[in-house]
Amino acid sequence: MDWQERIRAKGLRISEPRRQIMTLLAETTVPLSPAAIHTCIQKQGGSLSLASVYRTLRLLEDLDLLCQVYLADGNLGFMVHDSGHHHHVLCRCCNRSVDFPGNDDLLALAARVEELTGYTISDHMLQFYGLCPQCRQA
Amino acid sequence: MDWQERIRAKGLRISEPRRQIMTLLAETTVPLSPAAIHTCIQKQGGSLSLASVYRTLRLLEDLDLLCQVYLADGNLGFMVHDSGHHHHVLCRCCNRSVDFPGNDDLLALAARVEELTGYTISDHMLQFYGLCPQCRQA
DNA sequence: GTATTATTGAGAAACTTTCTCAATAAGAGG
DNA sequence: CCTCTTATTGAGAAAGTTTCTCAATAATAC
Repeated sequence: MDWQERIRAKGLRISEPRRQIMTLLAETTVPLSPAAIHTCIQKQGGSLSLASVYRTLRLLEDLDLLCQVYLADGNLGFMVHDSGHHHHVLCRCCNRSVDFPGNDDLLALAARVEELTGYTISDHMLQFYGLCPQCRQA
Repeated sequence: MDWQERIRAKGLRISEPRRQIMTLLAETTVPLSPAAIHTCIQKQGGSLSLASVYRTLRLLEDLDLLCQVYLADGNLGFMVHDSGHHHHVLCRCCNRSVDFPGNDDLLALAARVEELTGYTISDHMLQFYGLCPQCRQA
């Protein structure tokens, strides 16, 4: 089920802003902030209001079509959400981001933390930071 | 070396705002946002400007006396930084937060991700979310 | 004490995010 | 293909957050 079907399935409509944002995010490897998305699309000749960017991002994230990552500088960026549980590695230099499938690596740790703290753990957030192949050479 | 020494070691001064904020954060188990810190101290009868809160938080974090955590709602909160590498578990209900010592659990995963992505991993961010013992009962 | 100067407060300014509402356009049905 | 319904948008106001400026204050050294 692609993103358009997912939107229609909710009784919502495929509009130009939604198309523009999904297209932009689908072809970039760098997570983009709302402001960056706005200026980026305007540079390409497109036109959409900043309010629409925020509205659309929230919608697409609710539909699980996008996910947020914390950039190296602490800001938030949006990316298309790949299927299945996964995490991201981000380049501290260029922000380029790649995801990798989530697996059971954290299960043992989570169990230990539950025992240690008394909390009941339901989920987690994990991101790796480093240098991408391109930036390592420079 | 306590926080006052750490500040003096940099040639900086122990001021009232710095004392108030460190005291407040030392006695709370819930990570607080800048605005929350501001109103909280004013309620206690103290007085400090919001600008000072931001300035002081940045300073204390640079000195590694505070650390930031991402609350369940996506906002940022500040806590006193315990010594050594560690992570946090946050309660999705009351935000109460506890830390646990970092260990080598992620080393194997990081190595796998390096191989998979070609990135060179330097560090990571990890937080667990769930319910604290108090909230689980309610 | 006194001098030096780091630090603060208050308000302006920049920036980010949300809200409102009339105008527009997507999709359903004929 | 046209019309109707209503979800969606744009533009600007509004709310909220973070930074900046600079004169006044206060912490430390001597």
